[in-house]
Order: sequence, then C-alpha cells, then structure tokens
Amino acid sequence: MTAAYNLHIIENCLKCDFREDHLFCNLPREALIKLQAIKATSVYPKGTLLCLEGQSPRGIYVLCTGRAKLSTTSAEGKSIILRIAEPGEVLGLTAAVSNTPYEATIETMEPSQANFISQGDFVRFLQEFPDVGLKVAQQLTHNCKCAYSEIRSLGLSNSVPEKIAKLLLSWAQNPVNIPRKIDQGIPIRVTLTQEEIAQFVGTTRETVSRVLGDFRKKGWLKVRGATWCILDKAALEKMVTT
Amino acid sequence: MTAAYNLHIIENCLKCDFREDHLFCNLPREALIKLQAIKATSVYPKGTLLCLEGQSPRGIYVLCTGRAKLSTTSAEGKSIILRIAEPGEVLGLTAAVSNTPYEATIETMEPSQANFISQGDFVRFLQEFPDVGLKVAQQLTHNCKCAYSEIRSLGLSNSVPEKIAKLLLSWAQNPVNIPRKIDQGIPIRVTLTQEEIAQFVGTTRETVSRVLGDFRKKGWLKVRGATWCILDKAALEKMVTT
DNA sequence: GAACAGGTGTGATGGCCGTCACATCCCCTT
DNA sequence: AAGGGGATGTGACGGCCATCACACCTGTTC
Repeated sequence: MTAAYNLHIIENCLKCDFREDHLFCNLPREALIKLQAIKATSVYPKGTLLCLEGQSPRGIYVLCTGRAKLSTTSAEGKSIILRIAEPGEVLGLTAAVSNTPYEATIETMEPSQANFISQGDFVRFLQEFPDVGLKVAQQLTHNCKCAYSEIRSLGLSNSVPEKIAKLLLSWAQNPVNIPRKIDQGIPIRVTLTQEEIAQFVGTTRETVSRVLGDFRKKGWLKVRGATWCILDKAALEKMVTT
Repeated sequence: MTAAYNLHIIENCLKCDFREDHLFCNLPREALIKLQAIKATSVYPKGTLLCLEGQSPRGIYVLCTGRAKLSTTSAEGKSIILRIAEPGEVLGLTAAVSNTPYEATIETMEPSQANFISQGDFVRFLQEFPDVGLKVAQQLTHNCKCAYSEIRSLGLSNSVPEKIAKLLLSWAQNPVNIPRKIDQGIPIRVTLTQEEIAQFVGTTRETVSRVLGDFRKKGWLKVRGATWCILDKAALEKMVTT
C-alpha cells in the first residue's frame, strides 16, 4: 500500500507548491537558490530517527512533508513527547544555533521528506541572508510556545482527564481534511497510540485507556480506527481550566 | 535599608563592565551605539511587573542587574514558574519576535535595572545589525532549553522530593559569592519562598515544607535564613533519575 | 508592647492514578 | 487457518500527595 512511500518528492525548493505555507521556506529568491544548492533531500520511512538526544549537532532538517515526533527520555527509560512537528518546520535548530547536543530525539511518524543542511553550511547560510535569521527566530519562538503550552498542561492541570481533554481539543483546532459526514461532531485523525498519548500528557497507557473509555461511555467521543470524532466539544471544554 | 535601592546604575552600555558576560550585550561598537540611543534605562523595585501574560507586546527588556521571575497562571489562579532570568537576559522576546501576546508574567525578584526597547525600535535594530539576530536566536535557544528542562522535571520525575532535590542541585551549580565557611557543604542563596518553590516544581506549599523538613532531618540540608547549605550532595544526587 | 501579616511546620483524611496482572482484539505473516 | 505481536480494555491494590485545618514564628507597624 505504502510501497514506494506513495509520496510526491519535491526536488526543487524554487518550484515547491507549499513554499508559502511553510514557515521557513518562504524566502527571497536569492536565498532559495542558495538553499537549493546546500540542501540534501531525502525521503525517510516511518520510524526513522533523524536526531538522537544527546548527540552533537550535525545539522538541521527542514521537514517538507510528513510529521515527526520530538521526545526526551529519562535515565529510567520513561519518555515524554515534547511536540509533533508539522511540514515546514526546522528540526534540530536549538542544537545547531547553540552548538550543544540535541535536546530531543526526533522520529518520523509517517513516511516523510526532509532537507538536510549541514552545520557549517547552515551557519554560513544564516550569516549571509538576514531573512534566514528572522525565520530561525520565528521557528525558535514557535518551539518556545509549544514548550510553554506543554509546561502549562503538565503543571497547571488538575487531573489526567483534563489534560487528555485539552489534547483532544487542540487536535480539533486544525481542520482535518476528512470528508465531514452528516453525523455532527468534529472528525480528527489520530495516528498516536495510547502509549504515545500517555507520553504526551505525562501519564500511563492504562490511564489513557480508562479515560478514553470513559469519554466514549459518556458519548463525548467516538473512535473508529485512526479517525476519531468529537461528539460533545462543549463537555470536553467544561473539563479544562486553562 | 534598601533605600535608594543601593544599586550602582549603569547608564552607558558602551562602558558597562558586565558587557562581555551578558549574552545579549556583547555586540560590535556600531550596534552598541545604536542600542545606547534607543534604550530607556530604568531601575525597578522588587516586585515590579515588567510584562503581564496575555498583553500585546510593547517591547523588550534587557535585564542589566537583578533577577526576574517568569511565571504563567491558569484560569483557576494556580501558577507555575517557568524560569528565573539572570542579568544579561532579554525578556519578552518570544512575544516581540512573533508579535503575539506575552507568554509569561515577568516580576522582578530584587531591585533591578533594565533597559527597555520599544517594539518598533527593536525590530529596526534587529534588521539593521545581523549580530543582533544571532544574539536573539541564542537567547531564544536558552529559553527553549530552560523550558525543556522544566518539562523533563515535570514530566519525567517520579516524586516531588526528586524534583526538589533536582532544583537544589541546579542551584548548587552556579557558584554563589558567599564566604564559604569551614563547615563543608555548598552554600546557596535562596530568595524564593516555599510557596514559590512549590510553583517551580508544580506542587503545593505544604509538600515543600514537609520535603525540606525531611531533607533537614536526614542531615542533607541546613537552612539559615536565606542562605541554605547543601551538606550531602551525593544523597540528593542519588534521588534524581534524570 | 500589641496587633497584624506573611511565611512556615504539622496532623488527619481521602482520592487520584501508578503499578501489576491478565484478557481480548486486530492486523499481518506464514 | 493458524500463529504471533502489538495495541487495547479492565480489575485490584496501595501509596503519594492535595486538601483542609490550625499552630507557631518572625518582622513590621502603630
């Protein structure tokens, strides 16, 4: 089914249709030409580890298509998901800018295309084009904001059900390109396992299972494979305090 | 006692003795001259609110002396400390770069000097001098790293005692300019109340009190006013897993 | 010195959720 | 069709810690 990844490969950044939607790629022509010269495009299967937490930085990745999971792990093996990166994001930036080890392990969640730029090329690219610096700053602020929102979720929520409700609602915000059937309710695509959801909200798999079961029993949520449906958004919103 | 703040005011950035130690201020002469022109220096008493979470950004502050507390609050009034900013840091940067509301409330913890730069001046300053962009990126990576370490603390720790031990150890890392007496042990200055410590690690004041009492009873810690002393660093380290 | 406010120590109680254990289901491979 | 591995559902139990309540202790103000 996903043989040959079933992906349309974007070879040329100058002709990329998504350029304007992608935060980092919306650059002046001059910069794009340079980018085109120094980037190395690859397609990675699901589950590829792009960066390993603790490794010294080799460079950055610009995610063209697909999504990737940023996570960090404790000495005990417990791990927590920092965020899910979307197409257009720059990965490994914190490490590259400060020349310190990668903060997170980055794993592709789907077959993904990414452009790799080596540390040296990236630094030169950054110095040559002021616009690139601005894009870098914007990506970093995005990282910060995601991190702060995660901190709020972990530190200010009262209960696990609340955190899960918050997560579901955040997923419900970005519109999903799923044929919206008559049965009212907001469809969302969930490609995370319960284990991963647990890592996202800082709890255990069992608790996630129980909470989701509870939401279903209350008629707030319907689960059909990877497409879920939020039936009672108001009820979920009533749970969250932030 | 603290009348007239007892502070030496740094009027001229070009002649500032701390310039090289301060992340943001170590700029080329040209940029410093411009900075000197657009900045507004003020001294704020302890407890001043420099930014309010949710407000639209008016500009940034460069913290010259003193320390400031960045925190975020839930609708219920529960709040959590994101980090403590040290001299040389730029505050309100995330908001200024992305032109979105301040992510945190920033409160001075001591009488502090800060240079304010308005949003417009800052953006022009940023565009004019590439070095400034680099400094901004470095400050933002610092913010990210602090946030990630907070996430690790909140999400990956097993217990509150572990988090508090971790916090004490992190304080023990930066050397404190306190006359180190013969009684071996690492002296640290703690200007946070137990309530604030609780907000830092995401727990309650009572639990902090109990845990600190426990540490004292075990002979790991000594508290004398605002100067504490870590007597058994190894024991604290054995508690933390990350 | 009395009054007061903010910070701290400590007991009792109860509920949330982590942990362990196992059953079940679904999808893929052979 | 059989088998296997990953994902999920669910029960029992217990401990950590939030919550409430109050005492104490310090420094400040009048």
